[in-house]
Parts: sequence; structure tokens; C-alpha cells
Amino acid sequence: MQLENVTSIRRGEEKRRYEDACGLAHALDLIGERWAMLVLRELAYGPRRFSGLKRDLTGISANVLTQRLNELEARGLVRRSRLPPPASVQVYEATQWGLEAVPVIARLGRWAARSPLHDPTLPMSHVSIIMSLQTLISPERAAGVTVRVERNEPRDCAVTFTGSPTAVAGVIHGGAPFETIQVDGDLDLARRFIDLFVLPEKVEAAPALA
Amino acid sequence: MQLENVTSIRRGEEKRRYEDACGLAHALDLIGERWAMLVLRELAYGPRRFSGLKRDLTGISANVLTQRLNELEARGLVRRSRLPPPASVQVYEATQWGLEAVPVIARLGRWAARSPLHDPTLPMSHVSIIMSLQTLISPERAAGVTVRVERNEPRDCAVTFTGSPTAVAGVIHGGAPFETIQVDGDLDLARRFIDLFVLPEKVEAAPALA
DNA sequence: CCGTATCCAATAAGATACTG
DNA sequence: CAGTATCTTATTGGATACGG
Repeated sequence: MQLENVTSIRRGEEKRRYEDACGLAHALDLIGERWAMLVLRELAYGPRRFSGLKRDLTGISANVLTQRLNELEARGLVRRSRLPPPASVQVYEATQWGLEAVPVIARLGRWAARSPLHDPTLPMSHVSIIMSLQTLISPERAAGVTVRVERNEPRDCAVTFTGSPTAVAGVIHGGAPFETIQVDGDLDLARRFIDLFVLPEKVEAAPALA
Repeated sequence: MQLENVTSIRRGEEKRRYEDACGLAHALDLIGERWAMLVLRELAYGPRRFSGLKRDLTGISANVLTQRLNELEARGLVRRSRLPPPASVQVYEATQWGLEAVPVIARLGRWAARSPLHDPTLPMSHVSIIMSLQTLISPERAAGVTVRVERNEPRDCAVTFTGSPTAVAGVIHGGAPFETIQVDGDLDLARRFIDLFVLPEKVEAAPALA
């Protein structure tokens, strides 16, 4: 009985930490658990509801999502808040500091895109495709252009790309024809927009097994 | 029997992946397992032997280290090689692509150093303190200075800092007095060297529990 | 609909002993 | 030294049930 209590208390407090002063080890103590960085990714462009997170994080179970959100909140990366009436629903949003990790994990994604094992045909979340616009933009090609990325209702758009995230990614990053999704507005501008983004060069396949 | 075979085959092949085209998700498929990024960190400045890795990755067990190294090798991040005679020992070294992840995970470490939960008094590896010199250098204060970081025997050094990684970190990053370690050579240069490094500002403590 | 809690099965991690 | 083998424990995921 006593021992069981001790165990359960410890479980909540210390979990499985790296006992290491290295900043990276601490980063992994903070956001190294399974799904944690992906939860943060989903919060990159503003507050989200539980059900939306669950839907977009394909494969996560409700109890794990609850646990990750609680941990991130306790560690100061995520805050619960309530949308103003009439919505009045509870949402989760990243704190300022939590948002500062986003460009770093985005660069991690850019690094991984060079992997020969990367499969871009898998489903992806809405946030992922948006984030890819920030990480895959070519500084040279975008010289003189200011690209601002935000989540919003489309208003007065010169061009809109409409479709599933995977299909839109296929057009913007994979060179798929416009017909595979819905592209409205200035098609020439659309083509110039797409040209701003360049996939990083693939690494040669691993020598041994895949 | 048949089913067991299928299970064991699958275990080796697919493990527990995120089925997500997002680059970040793939990065976590590659180096998201426990210890993987820390193994990569240890390889950041050159090849290492198994026993050295095991010693510096405090708390890792031999079987997990073996598994991580095999996975990283299969994924093209790490290569086994053999030191030239007379050493002739087997070592692990990061591939070019693997090394490209290092600055990214280093930035993750810098981000985490802002955490109020970070405890710099914990033990740290030799690699960690070296890496901190790259991540915590202040561009302003180091303007005009070229800092090159490498692993090597000390040769013709104007200043040397000798001590445990934690103690050296205490002097360089924590403002501890020189007497806590061994500092040889030009003490004034040592002081100017230390001034190049600035810890990032702490975030205010998390509101709820720690 | 928005979560939270609980139970169960599958895996990953940790501890330890052991072998070439 | 460089790992394997084995056993135990912890975490994860899936299903489902439950309260607001």
C-alpha cells in the first residue's frame, strides 16, 4: 500500500527524465515524449480545440492527448483558455515560450525532408502544409518578397489553393498539376508563388537495410 | 508459430511510426526515440566508441544503446568504422547528413535553457559543454572574433580550462570563480573568452504545478 | 460535442547477467 | 571491451464507458 502510493506519486512527478544538464536533454524532458512536438506544431498558428487536435494528429488516442496537453501545460508551454462568447469553448494555445520552439522543430522537419525514407504521400495536417510554406521557402527565389504566414479565413485573395493538405502539398511542393486541386484567381501568380518553394535535396539512400 | 513470425518481422520493420507526411513527424520517426538525439549529440565532434558513449550517456543501458546505434545506422545517420591501426577499434561516427541535424538539435537545447525547470548542476557530458560554446556564444560580443570548436588534444594553447564538464560550465556559463577549476595561461584572455557566452534569459516559472 | 477515466494488450525501456 | 540475452517495468494505444 505504502509502496504503491510512492510509485504513483513518483510517476506523476518525475516520469522518465534524463539526468543531464545539457540543454538538449532538458528539451527532451520538456517535449521529447511521443506526440509532444507534434502537438506543439498543431498549436503553431493559434489556439486549437481538443477535438481538432485529436482529428489532425492521426493515430493519437484521447488519453495520450490529454496527458501530453497536461504535461505541456505544467511545463509552461501550453495554456488553456476559453474563446470569447458566444463560442465559449475551451481551447489550448501555446505560450510565447512554447511558440519559440516552433521554428526550431520546423527546421528539424526541413532536415528530415532530405531523408530517402520520407514518404510525402502520407496524409498530413492542415498545419503541416502551412508550416512547410515557412520552412521550404527559398531565400534566393523569395528575395524582395515578404511572405507572411497566418491562419485565417480567406479574404480578398488574389489566388486560393483549395484541397486536402496532401493534394495541396502535391501541387506546391511536388509539381502536381493545378487540376488535382482547386486553384482560383490569378493562375500566373499561383505559378510564381509555387516557384518560391524548393524541396531540399535528397540524401543518397542508406547503404544497408532501409 | 506463423503469427509469431509475422509479429517479429513487423517489429523489425515498422516499429511505431507516425503515419504523417509532415517533415517533423518524419524527423521523429528518424531520431525521435528515447536517447537517439543524445547519441547524435555525442557523435557531433567525431567518432566514438561504444563504451565511451555508454559512459557519457548517463543512465542508458547497453541494449538500448545498441538498438539506437543500429537504428541510426539503418536510417543513414550513423556509420560504423574502424580506427586505423594500431588502434583498430570499431567506432561509430555520424554521416554528413546526420551531422546536419546537430545544429538544429543544438538550437533546441538553447531554447530549453530558458526553462525555469532547467537544472544546470546536473552532470553533463564533455560533448555538451563543448556544444554549449557553439550555441551560447553571443553574436554581438563575438563580433570580429572567429570561434572554431573542435575535439582535440590541447596544443600550444594560450589558455586552458581543465575540470569536470559541470565545473567548467559553472565557470564559463555560471560565473563561478576560476579557483573552482584549473585555468592555465593567459587569465585575462580567459576572462574575455568567458564574456563571449551569454545564457538565454529565463522564462517566468510556469503558473500551475512545476 | 468535449473531454476524462479505466481497462487491456502490445511495445519500448531499464536492469542485470552473461559471452566471445 | 563490446555487445547479447533475458527478465521486469513503464509507456503507449485502442476501446469503451462515463460525466459536463
